Amino acid sequence: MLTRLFSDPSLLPDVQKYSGWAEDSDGESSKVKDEDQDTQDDMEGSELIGDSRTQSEHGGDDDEDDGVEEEDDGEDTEGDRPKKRGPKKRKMTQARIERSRMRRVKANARERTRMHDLNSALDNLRKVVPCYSKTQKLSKIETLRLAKNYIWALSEILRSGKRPDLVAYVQTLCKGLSQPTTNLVAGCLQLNSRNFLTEQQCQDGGRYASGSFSMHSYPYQCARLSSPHCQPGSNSHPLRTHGYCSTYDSLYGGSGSPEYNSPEYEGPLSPPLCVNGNFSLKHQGSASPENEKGYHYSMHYSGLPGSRPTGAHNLVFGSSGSRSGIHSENVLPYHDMHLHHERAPVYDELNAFFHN
DNA sequence: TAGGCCATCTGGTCCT
DNA sequence: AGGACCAGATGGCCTA
Repeated sequence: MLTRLFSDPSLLPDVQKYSGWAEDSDGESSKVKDEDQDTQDDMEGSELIGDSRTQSEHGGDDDEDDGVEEEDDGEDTEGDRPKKRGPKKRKMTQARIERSRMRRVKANARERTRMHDLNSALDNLRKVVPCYSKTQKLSKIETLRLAKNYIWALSEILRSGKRPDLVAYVQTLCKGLSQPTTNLVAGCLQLNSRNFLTEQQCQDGGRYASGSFSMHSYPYQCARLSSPHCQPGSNSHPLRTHGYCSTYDSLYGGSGSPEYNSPEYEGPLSPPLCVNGNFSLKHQGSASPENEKGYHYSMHYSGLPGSRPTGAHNLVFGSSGSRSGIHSENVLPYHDMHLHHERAPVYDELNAFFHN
């Protein structure tokens, strides 16, 4: 439809009429100026980017413009409006109109590319924030907010050197987020945290679920906590069935994940630090090169003093910060998870820690 | 159907 | 002059 506008310059005045709002009473706004000059004759001369104030209009090197005088469009005689000041417009010849249109086409293409790049970067950002869902993408603004909160939370962890409480961590992450996004994030984190729950905790999971995230309604908790994936012996991954994944899908992606295998995918960017246990959920057999890279990427955070190259969890954060019976042990940014063959011991240790 | 989100077009401004 | 960046406008799509 806008292409229709573009292809039909006669429709552009309507667009400019709407865009040329005049809130400024002083008339200094460029858009107000546009409106002041919006006579039909002006439109013939300034359609597309043919406005007289554009630099291209002042070049004076246009062959077709040579000898073409400006025109006042009869505006001087229009009512009691003051004479138009400033540079006068040049008559738009067919060649100039065509050139303007071509410039506009190129500019539009560049703008599209620019926005696509921006969206690409945003997609990458989505993959590294603690909640990543292929089925329910975070909006742009929510992605930025969550990323900001995430950075802030990590900074606090680094600054304090203490292991944060899970609830506080979630609260920090969800600060300023909309309710649906809050639910989504809480759901992601809770789902992953749940992987550390014992069977008993799972069965009476309402205590954990409602207690941990009581500040927000969480519509998934009951269904998920009672889902078959939570049953003893269940080997299926709960995240897949719900479409949520904080980092699991982006890291390990499911073998057939088209997104993960997409050529656009620039590598495992999911955060090695997150409040979930998805590192431990990695199955041993899927050590694809991408996954390997993912583990290596996770090492980025594992080099702090005290971290060991073994699967043993370091105790940088001590053991405080447990609320509602659940430790935020999975908030362990400095866990050494970089060797996938060590993941099973890591999982065991984490589990053991949670069962304390 | 209203509102949120998004892609696109567009013109203005600044910079090289 | 041309490109990058920005913000406003617009219409489409989706969901509650």
